[in-house]
Amino acid sequence: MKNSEFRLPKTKVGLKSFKKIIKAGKYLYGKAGYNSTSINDIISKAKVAAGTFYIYFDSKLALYLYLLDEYRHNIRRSAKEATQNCKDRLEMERAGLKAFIMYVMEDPLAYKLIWESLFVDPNIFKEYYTSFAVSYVNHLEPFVESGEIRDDIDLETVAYVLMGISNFVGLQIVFNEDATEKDVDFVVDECMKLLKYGIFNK
Amino acid sequence: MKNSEFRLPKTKVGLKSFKKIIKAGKYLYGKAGYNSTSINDIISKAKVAAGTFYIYFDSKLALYLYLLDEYRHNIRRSAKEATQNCKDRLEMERAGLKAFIMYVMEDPLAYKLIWESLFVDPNIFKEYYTSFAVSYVNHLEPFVESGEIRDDIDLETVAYVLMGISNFVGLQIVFNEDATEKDVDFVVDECMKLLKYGIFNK
DNA sequence: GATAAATATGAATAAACTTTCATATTTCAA
DNA sequence: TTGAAATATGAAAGTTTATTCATATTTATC
Repeated sequence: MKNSEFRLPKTKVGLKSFKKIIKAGKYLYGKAGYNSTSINDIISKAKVAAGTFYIYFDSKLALYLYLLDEYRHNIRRSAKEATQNCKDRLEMERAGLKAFIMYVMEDPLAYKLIWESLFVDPNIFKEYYTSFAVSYVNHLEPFVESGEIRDDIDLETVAYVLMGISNFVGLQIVFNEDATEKDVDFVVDECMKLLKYGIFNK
Repeated sequence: MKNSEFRLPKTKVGLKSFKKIIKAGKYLYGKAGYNSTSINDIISKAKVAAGTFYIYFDSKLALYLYLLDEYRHNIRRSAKEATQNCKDRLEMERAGLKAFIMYVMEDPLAYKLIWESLFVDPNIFKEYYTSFAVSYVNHLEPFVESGEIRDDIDLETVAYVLMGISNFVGLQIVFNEDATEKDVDFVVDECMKLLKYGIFNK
């Protein structure tokens, strides 16, 4: 963790270069993936010299980690905002799921970047999902108390199931290149049916 | 697809080298990932010369694709076998889910290899999951006809939801290094509750 | 406008990587 | 046993890569 740090610029000019690198990095890491993107690709897309890159980032990995962190924040924040004014857990699940899918639809690169952490550094990946699961369980618990969520079901498993649904239904949308918000609403509603009633007839 | 082919050996001696390469490839691609594994790593682990590698495989990618194909077959086959003698769809879902998780628990490398295809070649990844979804829908359809599965729910979405559940509940197990079959049975049962009744109280 | 700090440059370095090829050895069917 | 096909070898070629550094320019502050 020593040589994977970044340094924020201290002047307007520096900020401009910094932003150009970020932009090129997002585009290229997202498009071609981390390993297939070289520093040369990044600096020539950003139109800065090689040395400039190393003023702001210790290494290729440092830029990746910076972007990963930014995306994680954005995703968590958009979920938080979306669920703020919901009246019950059911509505919250719907809003959270929709926010996530809308996010990855608008920026599929974020999606890839997070998944790719499994191959950049498996520990980052594991830490991300385990901590996400813990936080999910904490958010679900009060609704078991209040009786809205069943009390005979393991919440950790529920958390992983819900993460799995978001991610793979997100895939379904990303695979369909001309998907719109209408399509997102459709699949989200289908998922909610499933969470409400299961998939089997009684 | 031209320079990513393999050639099967024609003598016993050749087969031995071929197998040594396969074994080293599985181990290293699974452990360090495709991009972080060099041909040098593979041939030195397999104890063959560089030239020998190229007798059987056109490239580094060719070996990856060979292994990917093998794992896909194995996973599909183990799911097929597991669901063969089930009496209803509910039992089939349980058996299929368990077979998948047991497979990835015993060989997490297979798991990683398939996910990594998103970064080796996104088309492979997309093709894998979309064709899997199509086949899933085809298998579910008769059970909508028979009335076992609800008829007011989009089957494509159900397919992606079920793939999401398998994959992420699989993660939950893989993350827990000393998970046993008992743990698999536990999470599988929790998932089945969810598929039967949903997660909300009525 | 002087000055130190910040920023920019890109050629050069050094390491790593995939793939080729000329040569040598082994296998196996006739 | 013979000889063509199959297999094995590893040094070398030819890329590509991340990173460094000496030098130059620009910025902000007093």
